Amino acid sequence: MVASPGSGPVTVKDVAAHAGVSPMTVSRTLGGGKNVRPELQELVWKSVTALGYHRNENARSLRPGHSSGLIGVAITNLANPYYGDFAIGVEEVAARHGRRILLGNSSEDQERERQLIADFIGRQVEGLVVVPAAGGETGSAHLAAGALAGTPLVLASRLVPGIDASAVILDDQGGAEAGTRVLLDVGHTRIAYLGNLSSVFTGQRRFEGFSRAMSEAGLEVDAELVRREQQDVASARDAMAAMLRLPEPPTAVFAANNRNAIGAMTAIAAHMHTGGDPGPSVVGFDGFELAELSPVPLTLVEHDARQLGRRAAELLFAAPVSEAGVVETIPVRIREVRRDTAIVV
Amino acid sequence: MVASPGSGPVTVKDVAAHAGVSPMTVSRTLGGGKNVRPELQELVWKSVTALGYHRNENARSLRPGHSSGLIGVAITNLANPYYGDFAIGVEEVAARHGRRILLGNSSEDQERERQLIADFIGRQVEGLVVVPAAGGETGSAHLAAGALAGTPLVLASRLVPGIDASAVILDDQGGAEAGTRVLLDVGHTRIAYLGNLSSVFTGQRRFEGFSRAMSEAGLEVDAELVRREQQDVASARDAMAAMLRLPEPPTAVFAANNRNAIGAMTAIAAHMHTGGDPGPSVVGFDGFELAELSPVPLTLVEHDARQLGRRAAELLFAAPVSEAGVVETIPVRIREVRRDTAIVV
DNA sequence: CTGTTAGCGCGTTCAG
DNA sequence: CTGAACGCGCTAACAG
Repeated sequence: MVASPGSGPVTVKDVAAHAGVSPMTVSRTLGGGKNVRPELQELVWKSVTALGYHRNENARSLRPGHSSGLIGVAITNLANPYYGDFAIGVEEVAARHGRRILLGNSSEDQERERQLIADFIGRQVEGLVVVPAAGGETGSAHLAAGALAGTPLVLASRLVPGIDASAVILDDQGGAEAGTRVLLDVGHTRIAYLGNLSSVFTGQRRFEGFSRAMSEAGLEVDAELVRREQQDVASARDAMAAMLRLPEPPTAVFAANNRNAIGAMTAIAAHMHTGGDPGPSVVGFDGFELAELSPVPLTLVEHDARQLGRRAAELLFAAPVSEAGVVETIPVRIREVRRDTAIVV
Repeated sequence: MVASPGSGPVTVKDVAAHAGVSPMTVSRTLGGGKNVRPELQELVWKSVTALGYHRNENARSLRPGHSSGLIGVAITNLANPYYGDFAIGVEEVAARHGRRILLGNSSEDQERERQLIADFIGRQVEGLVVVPAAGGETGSAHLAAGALAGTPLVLASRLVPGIDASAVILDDQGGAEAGTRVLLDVGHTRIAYLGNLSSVFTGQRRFEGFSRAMSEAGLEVDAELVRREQQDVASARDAMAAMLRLPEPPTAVFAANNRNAIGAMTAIAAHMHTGGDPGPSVVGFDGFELAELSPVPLTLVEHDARQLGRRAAELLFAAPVSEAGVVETIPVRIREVRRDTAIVV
């Protein structure tokens, strides 16, 4: 037997009527059965399943003390498996704390992000994990403490100037510098840079690391070999292909994220198809599946996106000891990818 | 100026008091300002920003007529980029309809799925998109219409016996059969099968397609060459490696999903590293990034996971014309992957 | 145009 | 051990 369609959702009242008790007895039974006669509890549970009753969590969270059990997660580009993995990390920790995640995609757009966060807060999320969209400080007012109605915020991967929230970020400069040095150490001097927008926090920092390694080696960064506009694999591939056609093409590339590394790899592979030489070496920031199959010499500056998500969530659940935000940096590691050492997750 | 911390969240009442009007005037202003003097509206908006007010959507959805604006999405394995992509598709369509998605990971576990869905319904989701976890019909009672409290349900990728919901699935048999035939047509007779649990709908159907192609070619399926337990790349690689060590190894493999195809590829690549011959050919169901870099001959039975998600969501939003569920089948296409035709998304 | 009343589903508080 | 009353934040419906 099911609630007659059209009569609206089943409520405690309906269950109470069905079981011949008061709504309070139902509520108490659902809450654990403290102070309710076992026989009545059984009656109630029978009615619950008979009517297909589900407690209204929204109404529940309306009451003082009770909370929504929701965590809002805003991502900039769900199309990148990297962020999917990141979201898994957050979900994993949230589930462990009995929380559900509300997921939204900002598409690297500050206005969409603002709407997302306003909505999340409107839904009474207990916390926010945000990978902030690229853009100026002025466009980030919605992340200011005053606009969050007291909702705890953890930034991931990127910091926002003027926003004093907790955050988990990567050692972008150090990783980029170390990665670039791998190329310098084997004698490369003509090294290209493929990255994302300089308005993106990580884009800025990774370029800094790259530049620092170059200047420490006494090399100039050739503007012709720097492309910083690619947000997806296709545009990265095109940018790399264009550089390969230069009179004096690069002998190596530093790619600031996995979209650009993959684009570079495929462009080089296609270009070299006609010749026999191995082509430019690639160093990429971020790991990715099947890196072991790279047809070109590849070194990765790796970290675990899922762990980034996990740490962000853990920071959220950790009691805020101080008022000021805690910024945690996750280390990265250099891995030279060899085709015969295929280690796949 | 921000609401003094500790005084609880800002409500319409607070805004009303601050603006010197009644709560109704605030509510009306927020609702579009119909029948409110412009001057008062301005006052209200000023107070809203001054206090950092966010309308409580949960309380709002409590009122009859209003709905939650939430869609619940249950996935079996967020660790597979395939499902991340699927989730993106759902999110995309949901966002277009002004809805937010609530995401949960069942980890291929029916009990976790049951909890997820109960929670989703408790949160008053307007619809459910579910990739059902593997398992028997008996474990799927929570998907029966009677248990859903009238919440519309769309199944994706897999059907569940006994559950008469709308669904978007793939042409699993047809795709597997056509894929297998690619191998048969070039003369292979000793073809291995790598798949996921036969308790998974797609696992069952794709094996059927494979078997049909084999028997139509007058070939027996050698039980020694059938492995159907691998859910991730690592176990798939191990299974493939074991088969390569057989006295009479397979000359080709049909992999029923991308985890198994990748595992097979890497195992073959590692094994062939010592010899010079190309090794067994691979046909895989599902596409994946960097397939073009495969060191072994590869053909894919492809479709777009994101589109699967989109269609599932669209089916959810489409007015249910009939009571019975609509089952839509998405076609797949065969693509021979060539390294020189690298087409990356 | 504006304010008052009432009730959505639930659980804490207080009476029985 | 059980039930009745009240109010969480919000907004239709009904005054004024």
